[in-house]
Amino acid sequence: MALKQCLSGCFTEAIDFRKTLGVYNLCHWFNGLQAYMFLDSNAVAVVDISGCFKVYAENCDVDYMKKLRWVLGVDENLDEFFAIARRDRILKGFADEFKGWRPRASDLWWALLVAHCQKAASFRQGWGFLHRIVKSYGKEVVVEDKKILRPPNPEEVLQDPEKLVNSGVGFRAEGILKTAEAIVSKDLDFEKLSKMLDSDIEKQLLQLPHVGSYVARLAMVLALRRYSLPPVDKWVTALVSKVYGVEQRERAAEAYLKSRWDRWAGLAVYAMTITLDAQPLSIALRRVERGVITPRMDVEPSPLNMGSFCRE
DNA sequence: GAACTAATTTATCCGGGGTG
DNA sequence: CACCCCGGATAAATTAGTTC
Repeated sequence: MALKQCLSGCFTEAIDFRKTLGVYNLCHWFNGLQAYMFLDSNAVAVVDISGCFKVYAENCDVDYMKKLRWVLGVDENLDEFFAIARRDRILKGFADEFKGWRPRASDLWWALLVAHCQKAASFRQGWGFLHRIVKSYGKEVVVEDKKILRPPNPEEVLQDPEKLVNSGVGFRAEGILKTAEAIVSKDLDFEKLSKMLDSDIEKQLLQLPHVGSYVARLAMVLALRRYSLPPVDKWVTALVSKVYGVEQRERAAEAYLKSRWDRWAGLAVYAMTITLDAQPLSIALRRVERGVITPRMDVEPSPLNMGSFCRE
């Protein structure tokens, strides 16, 4: 189906759109110059690295400007986060290079899908799942005469769970399907969650089968811009333990992150994965030792460079 | 061509969130 | 604490290269 143009314009805020659009974005949706962002199943924003945008949708009654600002984090003030980052052993380089970066918010469903795929998996493995899911469902919209793949919505996944399993997600399939059901039934609702406290959001998400604190908190970072509860996996535990000399236990790492980063702990974890190219632990540790703490363009795939999934 | 090391390919094992 | 699954890390094997 073809969409009609609803909005266009350019942002004038001091935002690094190249980084904002490029981080953790699959090759279908970012080509180095412009990004396609799904504001909902039938609305796409095309944003380029200079900050100019057009929004295409089926009907233009929705306030897509508000959605676009939310997705791009235009109104989020990260001064406090960057101030702490500048003094941090792992993130000081990130603080310099990523001035003006904002995390893109994804919708709740995609965020949970990402989190499910990332659990008990390496970065490469997890994003491989996601890439195959998007390709295998093959849903597309037409924007500016181009066909753009879009991620399947939960209804589509429930209609055809076979494709999910065939994407190689293995035992994660069950959790993903339960999550899809919860979203379709509105048991889980973005608007409701966004009015709640961080700790209550986590509790709510933990009700879902196969969602533990890691998945819940990662989804909160990705979809809700809630950062006070950091998602702590083995990678983060070991990294925090080695770099800051904290006891190598999940609880200790979490307590340390909270005390150091306060309400930005979740964003700090997210930034660590970016700046160390989400590399396996041993390599990440070596890089911190050697002070190689900004993204390297020769690492592929990496959060900043996910093109290789399209060439698989 | 034997003796050895270096480089590259192949085989094996294990780690990791969440559940119950 | 076993289980799910696959890529990572490491061990093992093969090939390539060097010297006498």
